[in-house]
Amino acid sequence: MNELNKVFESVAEYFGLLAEPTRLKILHCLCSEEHAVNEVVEAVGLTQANASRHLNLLYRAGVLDRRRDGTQVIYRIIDPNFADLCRTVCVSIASRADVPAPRREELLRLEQDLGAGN
Amino acid sequence: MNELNKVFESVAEYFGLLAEPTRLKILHCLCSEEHAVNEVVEAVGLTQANASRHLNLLYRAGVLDRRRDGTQVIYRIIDPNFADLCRTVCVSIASRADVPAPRREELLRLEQDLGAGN
DNA sequence: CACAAATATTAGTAGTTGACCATATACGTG
DNA sequence: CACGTATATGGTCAACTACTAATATTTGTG
Repeated sequence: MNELNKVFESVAEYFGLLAEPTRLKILHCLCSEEHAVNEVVEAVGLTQANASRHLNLLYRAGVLDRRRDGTQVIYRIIDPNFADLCRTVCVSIASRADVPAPRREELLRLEQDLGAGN
Repeated sequence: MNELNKVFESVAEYFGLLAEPTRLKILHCLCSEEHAVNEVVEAVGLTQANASRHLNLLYRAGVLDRRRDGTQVIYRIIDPNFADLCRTVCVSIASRADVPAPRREELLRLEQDLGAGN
């Protein structure tokens, strides 16, 4: 009973990782290939501290893996479901009647990009 | 470019619906069959006001539909992806090495329940 | 139209978290 | 070991949101 509560919390926590635009942008940046922190900073347009925090969060959550290369730290996606969940949601939102056409195009483009990983 | 930003926000907003244990419990309650608000209140263990808020939120987001039946309002799931996303995450978390056995059992049980809808 | 039951809403509070600035740590180079 | 580069962390603030209690609204019944 209490265990079931923890289950709901763990599932909610996982979805919480995907519930932030900044982290989705980072995912989008990393979906095709691994990148160092400074590359993510530039590609996504974040402060270094902010990028580091989100990358660490995703690492500790088991979504990303990382390795050092000199002074750089290179992150890559290891959770196979992560991008797939996003793709499902992109298609789901894009199929709604009240979504304006340009938004729909971007949603489907994003869905394509996220599939580039595998 | 700005449109892409809105896309990330809309996807994050969708995942945000799934990022709350209370809403996941409501989803779990509704996955097998439709229910009135007071039934959800009793089954999930919520205050009436709290249940109403979450149900309304999910309704406005297009996840649930509702109809009146006398003084009652009956909610049901209409978003086919909603439960599927949860099931994917349940299996994903259950497959992790650091998850204790009882937790894993509950995760897979929940995954089964969520599939009972269709 | 009074009354009861079911649901929705409003206002207020507490807890969470994402962002920024400044600083600390880790690594490579000389 | 001093110095520069790359990354991580501490402290702080603002924004957001879930929760509760109280109240309003809707519907059915006499």
